[in-house]
Amino acid sequence: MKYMVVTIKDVAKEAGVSPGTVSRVLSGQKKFYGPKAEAKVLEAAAKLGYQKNILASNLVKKKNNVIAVVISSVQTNFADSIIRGINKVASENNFDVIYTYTTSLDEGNQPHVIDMLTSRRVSGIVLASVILDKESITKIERADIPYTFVSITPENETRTISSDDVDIGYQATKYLINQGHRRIGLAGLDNQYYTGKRRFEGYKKALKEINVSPKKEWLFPGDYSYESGYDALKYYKKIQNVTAVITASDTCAVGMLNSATDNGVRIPEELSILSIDGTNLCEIARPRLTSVSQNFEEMGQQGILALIDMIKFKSTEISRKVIDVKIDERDSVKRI
Amino acid sequence: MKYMVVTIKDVAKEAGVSPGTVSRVLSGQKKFYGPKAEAKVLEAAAKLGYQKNILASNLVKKKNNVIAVVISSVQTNFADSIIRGINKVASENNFDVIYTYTTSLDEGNQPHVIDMLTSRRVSGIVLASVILDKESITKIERADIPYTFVSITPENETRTISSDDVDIGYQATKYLINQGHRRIGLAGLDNQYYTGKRRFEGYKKALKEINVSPKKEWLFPGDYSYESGYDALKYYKKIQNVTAVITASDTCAVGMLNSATDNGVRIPEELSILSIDGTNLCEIARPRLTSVSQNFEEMGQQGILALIDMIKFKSTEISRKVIDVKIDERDSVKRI
DNA sequence: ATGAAAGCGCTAACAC
DNA sequence: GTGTTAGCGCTTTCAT
Repeated sequence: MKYMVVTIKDVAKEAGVSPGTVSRVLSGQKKFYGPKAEAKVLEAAAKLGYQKNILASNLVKKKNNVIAVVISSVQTNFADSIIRGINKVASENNFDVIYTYTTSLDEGNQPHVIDMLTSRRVSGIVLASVILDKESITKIERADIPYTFVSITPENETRTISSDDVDIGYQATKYLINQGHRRIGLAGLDNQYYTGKRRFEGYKKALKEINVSPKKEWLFPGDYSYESGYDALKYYKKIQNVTAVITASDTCAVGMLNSATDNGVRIPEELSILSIDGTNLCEIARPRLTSVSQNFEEMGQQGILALIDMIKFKSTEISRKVIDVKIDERDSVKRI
Repeated sequence: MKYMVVTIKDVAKEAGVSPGTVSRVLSGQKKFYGPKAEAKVLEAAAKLGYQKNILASNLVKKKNNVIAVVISSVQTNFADSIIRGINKVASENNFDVIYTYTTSLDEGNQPHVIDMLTSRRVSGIVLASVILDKESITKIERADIPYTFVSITPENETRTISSDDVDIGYQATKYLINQGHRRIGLAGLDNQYYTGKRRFEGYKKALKEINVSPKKEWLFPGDYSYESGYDALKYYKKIQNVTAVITASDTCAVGMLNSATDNGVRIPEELSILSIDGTNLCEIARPRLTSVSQNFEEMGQQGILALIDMIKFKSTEISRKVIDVKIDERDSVKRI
């Protein structure tokens, strides 16, 4: 069965009023129509199964109440929380949200994704856990679309809602120190991007406070992945020189945990693990993972909030916002 | 810095040609413009930083090459695979894809999400792992938008790409039978929707072939969740009457595994677990989970393919397609 | 309070 | 090949 698409004109004819009136009624401009007109229009619209063509409406209004979220398609298990936060606040504020997945920097579908968003004139963009190439940023700015980063803070970027990575590194290290550890590993962190560098900074800072200078061999860089963690454990088992290690992510920590099982290392008896992120993986893992937990849902909420602010008030002010982290003590760190 | 939005007219003026020509060049209608015009237009467009307003274009063309994917926001860990499959095929076919997350049936933001999609005149909708209320389906059909279900097959629905749930239940059970099991549990499945009922059917069928009739107490219904699995293990430990259990999902299986650890039950020595889904959780879990694996990426690909077909050829034919499952043997099932 | 008419940015005839 | 024009479906002055 084919339905023809019904326009405002059809409704107008059916209701015996002008298109203008239909438009006014349907967009609820209360002061500009009478009750009898309203009744007729509503009835006609319902009868015809009318549905507004938002695209046409947006075209003339030169606005578009949809916010686009760009998510890294790299397997990040905290995306769910960010999405939850975003959806909640967006719907409270009557914005629609669409999500798009993009590959990482190097693979290069980013420009295309951004093109699609700017050419569709979305009213705002949140970059969730992605690092964007310079070209794409320029495009967004040329299109005059407000945007904000969430969860990942690129270097030199000020429009961003995230945890303070120095703080994460610092608190993680400090916690282990307080549990009696002195030789502390750092596993799975990249050392090319901002995040890795900053966490490392915090790590050094905490260590410095107790006058220990981190040895190069305590570091096992990686890419936040399960595999990084898996390999890290084997490495630390070999060097036998740390009593605890901080992992770059929960996924990475689980990799270490499994590697420990597979290689006969008991956690936390022989080695303590402190994870960064605090997603539900920490509860699911055995032993449950003690973590420096980020509040991803809050990031999503604050991100959208900041964005809506920029959209509504065309405010161009810097929106750097830091979301606090906390330590969740579970079973993977041993006091020594 | 404010950029003004530049239109086709601006480009035309800058290039010294008519808007029509600009449009033709920019949409690459090769046969309708000369090289000198092309050069001028391209240069002017680049200089001005012109970007097409797709909304206006779509309005006149009465089409919109974006496909929307509606995903259940319920924590499903196989969404990633579906998304990967979808993105791959869509981009190969020059369709843009946007994703929206909807809550489950009962919570009721579904109508709103569907409204936003139909009023934006997306050219197709894939319902990924969601069950849609009747009202929403009607809306989509009234809007004359092609759609297809992926991964979940609602009762009486024919436009769907998914595994055969009877087959899943059958193969799972059969596999355990071949491993020597006779008393087989079924945990975490719902018994109200189609999926649960169908898998149960397959389960009974396999059992019937060896002349055993399933006992009611072998069943522990649930909602596919980690918690369902966690509770299931305690239940089976108490009744002590099955040697193996089939879990509704990988998440559910992991729940059982952890519950086993916490309750001192050894897997697979004391109880075998066969999971359904086969996501990367199976590799991550310890012991690694033997599973009936669904090919989610393939579902995504086939789903989009079917949809594009409907869009291009306005074909209205039934698109039921079954994606084969396979058994991945790992370490959670013991031969007895 | 309502109708008529212009126009959002673009494309697709239709001329030439 | 290229310019001109009408019009996609809607909103919004401007009259009345």
